[in-house]
Amino acid sequence: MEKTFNAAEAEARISNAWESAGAFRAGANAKDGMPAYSIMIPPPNVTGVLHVGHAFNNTLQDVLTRWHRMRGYDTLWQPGTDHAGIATQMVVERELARTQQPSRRELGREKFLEKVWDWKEQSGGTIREQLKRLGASCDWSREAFTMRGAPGDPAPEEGPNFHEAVIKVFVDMYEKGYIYRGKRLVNWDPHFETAISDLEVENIDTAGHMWHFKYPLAGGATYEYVEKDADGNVTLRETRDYISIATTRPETMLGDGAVAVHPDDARYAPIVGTLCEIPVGPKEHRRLIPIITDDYPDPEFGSGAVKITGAHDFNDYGVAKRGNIPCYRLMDTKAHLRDDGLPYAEAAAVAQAVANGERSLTETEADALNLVPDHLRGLDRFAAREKVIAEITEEGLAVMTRADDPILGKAALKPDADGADAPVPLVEAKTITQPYGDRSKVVIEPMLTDQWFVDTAKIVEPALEAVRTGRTRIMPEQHRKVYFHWLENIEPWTISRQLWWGHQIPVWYGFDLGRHGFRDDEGDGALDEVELLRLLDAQTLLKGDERHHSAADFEAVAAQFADVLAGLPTPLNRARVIEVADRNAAAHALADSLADYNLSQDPTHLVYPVWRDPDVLDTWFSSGLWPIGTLGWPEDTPELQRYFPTSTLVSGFDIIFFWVARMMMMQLAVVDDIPFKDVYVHALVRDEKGRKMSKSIGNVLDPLELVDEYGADAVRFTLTAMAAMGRDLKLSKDRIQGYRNFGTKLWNAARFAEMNDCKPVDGFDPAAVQQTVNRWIVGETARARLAHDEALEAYRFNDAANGLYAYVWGTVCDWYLEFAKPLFASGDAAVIAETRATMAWVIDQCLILLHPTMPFITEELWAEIADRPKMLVHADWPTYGDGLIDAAADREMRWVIGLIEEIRSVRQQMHVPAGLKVQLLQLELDAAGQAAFETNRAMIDRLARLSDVTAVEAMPKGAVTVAVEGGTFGLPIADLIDVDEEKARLEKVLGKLAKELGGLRGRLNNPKFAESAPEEVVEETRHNLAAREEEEAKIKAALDRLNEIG
RNA sequence: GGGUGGUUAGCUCAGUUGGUAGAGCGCUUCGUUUACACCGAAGAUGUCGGGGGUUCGAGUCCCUCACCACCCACCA
Repeated sequence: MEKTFNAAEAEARISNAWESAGAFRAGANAKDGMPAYSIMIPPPNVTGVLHVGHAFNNTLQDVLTRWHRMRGYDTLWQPGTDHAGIATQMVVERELARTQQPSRRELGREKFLEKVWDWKEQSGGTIREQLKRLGASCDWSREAFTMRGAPGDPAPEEGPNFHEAVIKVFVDMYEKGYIYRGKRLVNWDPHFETAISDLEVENIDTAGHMWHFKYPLAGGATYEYVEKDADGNVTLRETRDYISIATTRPETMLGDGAVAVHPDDARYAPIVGTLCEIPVGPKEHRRLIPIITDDYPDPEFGSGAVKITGAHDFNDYGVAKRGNIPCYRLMDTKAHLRDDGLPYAEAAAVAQAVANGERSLTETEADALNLVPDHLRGLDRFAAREKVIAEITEEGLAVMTRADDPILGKAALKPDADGADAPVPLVEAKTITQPYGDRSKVVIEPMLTDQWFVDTAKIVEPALEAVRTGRTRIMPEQHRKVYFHWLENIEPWTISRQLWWGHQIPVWYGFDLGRHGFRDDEGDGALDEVELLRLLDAQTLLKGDERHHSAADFEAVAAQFADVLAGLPTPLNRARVIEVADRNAAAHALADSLADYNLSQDPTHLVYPVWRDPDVLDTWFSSGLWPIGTLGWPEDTPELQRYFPTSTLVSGFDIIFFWVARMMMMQLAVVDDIPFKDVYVHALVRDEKGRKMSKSIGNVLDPLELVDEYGADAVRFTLTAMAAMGRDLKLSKDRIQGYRNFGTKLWNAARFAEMNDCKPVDGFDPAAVQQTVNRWIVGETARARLAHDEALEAYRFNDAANGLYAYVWGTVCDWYLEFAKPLFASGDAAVIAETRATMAWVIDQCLILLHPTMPFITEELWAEIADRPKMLVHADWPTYGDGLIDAAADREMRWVIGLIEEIRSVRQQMHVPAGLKVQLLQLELDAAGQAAFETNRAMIDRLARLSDVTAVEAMPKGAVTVAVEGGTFGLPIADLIDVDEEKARLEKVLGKLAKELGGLRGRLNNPKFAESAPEEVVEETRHNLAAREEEEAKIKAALDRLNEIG
């Protein structure tokens, strides 16, 4: 055997061996009658590369999986990848740009999607190979992909048809009314030009400003503005012809629909109900908006008056809805100010009529109105902001600072030309919380758009209930609260994305001809020619309403539309449903078809065009179905029967809402069952300074580089040992190196066993060994196994790993191997044979117990040591326990170890040369000690480096005392020791003892202690006191002797 | 603004029902002896963040303060 394990060479070889043996297949090594154990991998992005977080997450899953597999469970670890809508589309677009290929828009949807599939084929396997290098024992033959089976998939047969499952769920939920479409204010990402959900928004504090502007009252009206302090004393009274508004987003003033004040705010009571003017835009077309009341404005904040821009602010939207204020959208998909629709003058006139109460607008009509002044159209929102500020300020409508400014004070004044203080526009520097897209990193714009939503309120309750009742357990406990809090306050989930890469929403739209008045109410089947002619106008159709249906494919949806058409008068009821690209095409197709019919009077020429929703579903909608989708749902597959609900989910806390909570809701909504029984939530991996690993800081540790450098086992063991619940873990190379050394230690222990001809013995019975040492190590092994299993059962990965570390290194290597050496040299054939067999058994146990965490090195040693019927990956996990622990052997070996340590300690402190063998004097020893001492003489001699042992009546001068339980020994090293040093040593020991004795006596002397403490605690304390007192007496005696010397 | 977690040896962190504090790394000294120098032996270091309380007894439970981190949140 080599001196160290060659990880680089062995890992690939062992991986292949596992794979070709089908060792990871679902159900491999399952024992009859054993239950299933299944884990769904959190699917990494298909374009992703393995980072430390993956390594951590998957190591834990692998530990659990391998452990259960060895225990005979019917085990499945289901692998797969996520199509990751935005992320992947972003990567491919960037790639197109880098290689100077046509852009996404230039390519068009179909061609672009081909590119994405190409990219997926090229790079999609990267992370799988990386996971394999880590040793992940997934059933790779079952690899799933969330877009599998989607149109364009070049390999639709590989793995379950996830696409079909996703579409089916959408259709089902649509039909159950769990999904609806609506025009709502959503978070809009202007970079990707798509809506995103609340969760994809990061709120970041940024330095911003708050501007104060005057909105002049209509017609130059004035009012008495009065401010009072808390006691009701008037602090300011002036006549104003304006209302002061504070805003951090001046560009949105263009879309204001009202100014709101609190109903109890006396300052503005005189002007509530009147109109004021938005102080921006061409003077002749300034819009007047009403001053309304709403509970939302906080009278204490700013001026107490809030401008209401319903289409660009979530609060304002609420106010607008309550007050029936129109919402005017100002921006396009890129968050540039709109450049469409009517010229400003005309649009403003319409809006004015609305504000005057002369007319009202439907939501669609309001949305169509572009109230951006002509000269600002097309500007970026931030450029527009600057212009708006400049224009208002120039016009003198900015609120100016004053010497007693309550906010800025006199400091805000600037010297004018004469050197006197002059007011300047009131602009507060202010930290504002700005929403950013988590992927795009650009400022999110609230936008009023049509989107699809999951009505989460309707499906949330079972997800809450399952965790409340413990049907699904979330660990650590603290995350339960987080889960509850989020779900109890859940908002509708925006699931449509204006992207191309994803599951295209299975909804088709058609014009709602019924709403156009073509109802067959009379039942006469006649259609007025005039009405028909009106339909000829495609423009009219484009403005019209539409209806939608959802179905898995066009054929199915066509049937639904046909049913609706059947209720219409002739000839519309005979129209043939066809699919066209979009709304525009549909309008023209319908108009053409009607024109055609008008000429031909042939109803077979009539078509009813429908078009499919171009949007795709949020990636998390599909990954929310991961547990059932990977198992072949909607078919009732055997895998679904066996492995669902899954046993454990291992997830980072950062995706509890994104993924865990949604899987709960979705699975319960779709198949009415929980997706998993246990959720183990782990923390984040950070760098050694505690920072989140990020590419921009450059502190990212590449797990594969670490694997190259230290081996997969070391990386895995490190991550497992650091996986204490609920806390972030900091990863450093030192730590990994330490565990690499642990692997080497194990390797060399096995090498030692081999060198001493320790071969596994068939039918070896650990309970039957005779030698005390062997009985002892067998018991220690049982203890280690029990502790390990108990820890893993409770997901205390760190305890499991550290326990094995201490057992293998601290017990087996440090003591058992050393004890074995004199036994092997004893010449007693029976002892040697038993020790060899025990040693081989012990090493095997080490390999088995360590295999889940260190699969490679243990598998390699397993084969190195002997030819075996099965690989270690399928070895039987031991079930032995307390029965193997021999209390007497335990006590005896503890005593021996204590004695050896004591002698070593004294030697070292007295500077006895390490290589020198010394004589041991035996002064007094009780019967138990005597027996232990004699049985283990050979080991004690060797490990304490003794030349011989002599019984003495009294401790000779110049001997150093070695006090142990039940006896006193001495080392006659007079010529070697420094008396003062030995005195100091003993004084120190006495000091420690005195402290301990004080505590123990204090407790025992306290009558209340004896009364209230449990008996065994009192008993233990008494015993401790006695032992400490005995020790103190011995040390004192030794000190006396030294004092005699001088 | 709300919530959660944290503050233990030089560093990174364990410490499961309250019984009197541990590990790894680092450091110091010594060391080549049937595996291992990626090693062995020995050793040093703690007002368990501050204060108060409950208790015979508190790192552990309660209150409070301070600081750090993270999550959630609509203050114009």
